Amino acid sequence: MKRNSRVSTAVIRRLPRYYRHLAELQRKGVVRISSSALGKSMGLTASQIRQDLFCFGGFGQQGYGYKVDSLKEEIGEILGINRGHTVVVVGAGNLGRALIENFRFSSNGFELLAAFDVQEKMVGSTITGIPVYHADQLEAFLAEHPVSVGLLTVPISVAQCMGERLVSSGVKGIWNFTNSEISFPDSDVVVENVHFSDSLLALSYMISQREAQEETV
Amino acid sequence: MKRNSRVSTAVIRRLPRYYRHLAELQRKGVVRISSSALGKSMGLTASQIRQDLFCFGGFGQQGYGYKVDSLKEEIGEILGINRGHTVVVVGAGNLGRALIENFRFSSNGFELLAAFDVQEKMVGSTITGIPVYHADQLEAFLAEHPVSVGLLTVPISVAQCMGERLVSSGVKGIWNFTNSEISFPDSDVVVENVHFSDSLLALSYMISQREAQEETV
DNA sequence: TAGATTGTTAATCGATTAACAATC
DNA sequence: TAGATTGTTAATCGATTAACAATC
Repeated sequence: MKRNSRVSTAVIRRLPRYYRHLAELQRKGVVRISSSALGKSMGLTASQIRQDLFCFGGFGQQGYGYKVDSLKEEIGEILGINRGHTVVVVGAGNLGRALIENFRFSSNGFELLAAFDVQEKMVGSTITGIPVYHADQLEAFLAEHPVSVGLLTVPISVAQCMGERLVSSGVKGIWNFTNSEISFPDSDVVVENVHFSDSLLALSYMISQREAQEETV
Repeated sequence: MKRNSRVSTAVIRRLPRYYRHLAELQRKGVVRISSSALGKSMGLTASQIRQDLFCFGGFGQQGYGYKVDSLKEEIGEILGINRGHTVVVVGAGNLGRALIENFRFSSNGFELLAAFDVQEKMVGSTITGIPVYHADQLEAFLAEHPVSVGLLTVPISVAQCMGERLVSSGVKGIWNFTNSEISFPDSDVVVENVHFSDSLLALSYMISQREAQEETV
């Protein structure tokens, strides 16, 4: 069933979108969808959707389309949603707290185990039920609990250092919100960056283009 | 100087990274850099960097390389950092507050003017100096102050609706943190999505791949 | 069965990489 | 000047789109 020899990052980046759209369709009670209908609602070509899914196997039925439920399940499986992944938050400042309180870790297949910070007033407290430990206890905690991903929301100045501590304690991935470029050359950890400023600057470019266009018209 | 007939999104997405790296080099006191040195530090080929910059004009000197200061300036100009862009935050919950308090709007060329929320206890207060108004006053405020970008951090249920109010009041771009797909077919507003869950699921895929590999080895 | 729609291969398009003349 | 490195065109590679036979 799995073809998958080497799936391009372009495809990988679309998988979560498929998953999200299918979940939405499911909520609306849609049972089946064709590649062309899904493409129309997502702004992709039917061909691309079939090609993308083809990387992983045949999930549809000829003449019928795709069953929303089972396609969503399959994509969830591919994304690793049922693999029992776990996550800890390193840095319980504003952003860390916002993510702990608002982000639906569990619906993305992650169990949030704990948060770490250096501020004494936070240590020992809980945030929506999640215990906050002192950063000193990071290694001890990771030795006891297998953690898949470390979510980094610390100040830039300590980003690389805390990242290294997570990596040497065996996390598989780092979800980097620090707006700094961190890297771990001698390890095979996966770093996923969320660079707010890159996102805003790309938006800035696009609206500047439009403005410039209007000015010359 | 500007060639720019139609710059691919791949290039546009790299521009903020260049800007960030050049700012970093500047801070370190580096005066000049060659495409090959910059490529090495960013994980790109020298050829790609020259090709990317070639879209906008010749910023380097043959036999010498690029001056860090002026290249950073040029890219900042391209990104629209000096265009006097403004932004308002719609939704001053945890995430909105975290962004107001932590995100360096001004170093990305944006002036943060105000925040809006419906919670009575927030209305009238300020967050690090930024006034919080009631969402009812959104249109009135936008009529008075030209706003380039609306930063959406409202619950999913009202995302589309608040987006439409921003668009009909004339914002040029929407920076969408709501984890929902919003669209404005009859307008030429630019929507930039920050989908945390897409990012985490891509990471989930990548670590799941590694895990599966280890299991079969 | 006829119609619809996938799975899958082939064709096209665009992005990246290579090459090298221009020139600082 | 000689050496280095860009600007810019050409070649390659990969991703998207088109096409259509298979089949539900």
